[in-house]
Amino acid sequence: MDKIVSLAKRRGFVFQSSEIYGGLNGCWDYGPLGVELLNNVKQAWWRTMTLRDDIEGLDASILMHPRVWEASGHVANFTDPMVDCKSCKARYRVDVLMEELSVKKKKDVLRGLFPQEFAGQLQDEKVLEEFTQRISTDETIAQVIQTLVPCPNCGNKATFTEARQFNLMFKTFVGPVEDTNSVVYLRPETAQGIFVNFLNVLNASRQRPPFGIAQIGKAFRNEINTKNFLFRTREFEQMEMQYFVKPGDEDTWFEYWREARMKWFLDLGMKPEKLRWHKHEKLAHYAKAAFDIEFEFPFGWGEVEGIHSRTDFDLSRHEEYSGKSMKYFDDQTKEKYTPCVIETSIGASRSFMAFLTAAFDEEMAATGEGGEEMRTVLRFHPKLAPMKGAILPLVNREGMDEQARVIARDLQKYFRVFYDDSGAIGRRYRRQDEIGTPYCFTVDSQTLLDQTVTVRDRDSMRQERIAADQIKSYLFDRVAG
RNA sequence: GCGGGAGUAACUCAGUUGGUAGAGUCACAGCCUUCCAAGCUGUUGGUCGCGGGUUCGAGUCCCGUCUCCCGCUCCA
Repeated sequence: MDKIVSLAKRRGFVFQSSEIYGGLNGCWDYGPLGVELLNNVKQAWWRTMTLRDDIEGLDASILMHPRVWEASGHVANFTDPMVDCKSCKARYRVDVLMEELSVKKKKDVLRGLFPQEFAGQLQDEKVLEEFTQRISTDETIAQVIQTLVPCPNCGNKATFTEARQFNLMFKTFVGPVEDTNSVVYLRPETAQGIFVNFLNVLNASRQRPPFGIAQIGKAFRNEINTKNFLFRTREFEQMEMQYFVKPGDEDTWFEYWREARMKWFLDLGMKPEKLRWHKHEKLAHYAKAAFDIEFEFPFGWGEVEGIHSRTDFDLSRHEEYSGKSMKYFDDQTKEKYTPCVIETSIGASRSFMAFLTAAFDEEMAATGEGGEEMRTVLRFHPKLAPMKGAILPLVNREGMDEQARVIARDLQKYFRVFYDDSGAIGRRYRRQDEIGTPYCFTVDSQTLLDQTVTVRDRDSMRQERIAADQIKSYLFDRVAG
C-alpha cells in the first residue's frame, strides 16, 4: 500500500489535498496522470453504458431540494445515534447496542424498568415482543442505554454518554440567511438525481421501460472515519446507472446487469481472481437483492461496485412525497405501473484505485550488460493508460529528434503521447513502464532511410517495426472505443 | 473514536549525550551515447508536519495539534 501511495505521489497520480497546509483528513487530489486515468475509467464506463439504445445520460445538480432526502429515507436512516463509554472510550451505535442484547439481558432490562409486571416466569418470545414494544421511543432507549446496558468492551454499566446524532449528510445553506429554512444537503449519493428526473428523461427521450439513466458525479458523506487511501473518503465520485423495468421482470434484469458489470472489469484487463461477488444477507429497507463486486486491495477485499434490485421503492416514495405520479402507462398492454429499479453503482475513485493497484507490478528484467534489474511497470489496459504512447529519438543526432518531434506533434492531435529525448534509451523505456505507457515508438537511423519506426511493447518489451504513418491507426486499434 | 507506528529535499532515508541540516534517487542545463535505467560536469530544491514550552542554543527534550499507515470499531 505504501508503495502505491508513494508511486502515486512521485509520478503525479494522487496528491494529498491542501498538502502544504498539512493536508485535510481523507481528501485527495488527482494529479496530471491521475486525472487522465480517472477520466479514462469514467469514459470507459460512460461509453459502455450509453453507447446503446436503452440508456440515457444525465448530470444532475449536487444540491437538491431537502424533501428529496426525506423521501429517500436519508434524513431518517442516515442518522446514527452514537454513545461513548466514559470508562473505556469505546464508541457504539445505539441501534447496534440494542440489537446485540441477548434475550436474558433484555429480560433484565424489562424487569429493571417494570419490576411489578415482569416479576414471574417469562417466555423468550414474550420477552422479545415486549422489549420491542416498550423500548421503542428515544426516551426509553436512552434510559435503558444509560442505566441498564453494560458496555460490551469493559462490562461497566451506566458509563455511556448521552446519545449524539451523527448525520452522514453534509449540511449547508442556500442564500445569505443561515437558518433552518435554508438548509440543504450535499447529495450523499447520485441516485436520487436520477429518480427525481425519471419523468423528465422518460418524456424527453421517448424511452419506455426497460430503459436506464446513467450519471457520473460527486457525492459526499461525512464519514466518522476515512480509511485506506482513496477507499473511504468524504468526497467521492460515483458512476451510477438506474435501470427501470416492468415489475416482474426485475430478476431477469438483475442477472443481466450482474453479468454485464463483471464483464466490464474483465474486459478492462482485471484478473478474475482479483474479483469476487459478495451477497448481502442483511438487506437495506428498499432492497430485494443486492450483490457487490469486491476487489482484492492490498489491505483486503473491498467493495468497488454494488448491483442492487431496489424494487419500486424509490419512485413510489417520490410519488408519495412530491404528489406527482411516477407511474408509467404502457400503451400497448394498457397497463399502468410503477417501474422497478435495478441499480449499478460503482465508485470512480475506488475503481481508479483498483485499476491502479491491479496494474502495479515489479519484475526482474534483463539489462544490456547481461545482468538483471528490478523493473517497475504499471500494466494498465491500453484504454485506461494515462499516456497512450511515447515518441523517442534513439539519439539526438542526424535529425532523429526533429523527426520524432514531428511525429509526436501529429499524434498529439488525437492521443495523449509523450516526447522524450533525454537520457539513455533504456532509461526512457523504464520511465514509461513506470507510468504504464503501453507503446513506445522509437525513431532510429533506419527511420531516416525508410520512414519506419520501432514499436516497443510495454509488457513483453518486444519490438516490431511499422511505418511511421501507421502509428495513428496502430494506436486507434488498441486504445479507442 | 480507541490502540500501535510514522512524519527531515519531489521520492527513499541518515542525522551521535541538545551545538552551523546530509546522502542516494528524481528534476533541470550541458557532455557522452545506435535499443532496455541509475557514465561525466554543473545547478535548483529543506517553514525538519504545524503551534507552544524548556534552554545561551531544539530535527533531537516536554505539551498540544494535524496528517498518513496498521489493527479494532464503524460503513442507511
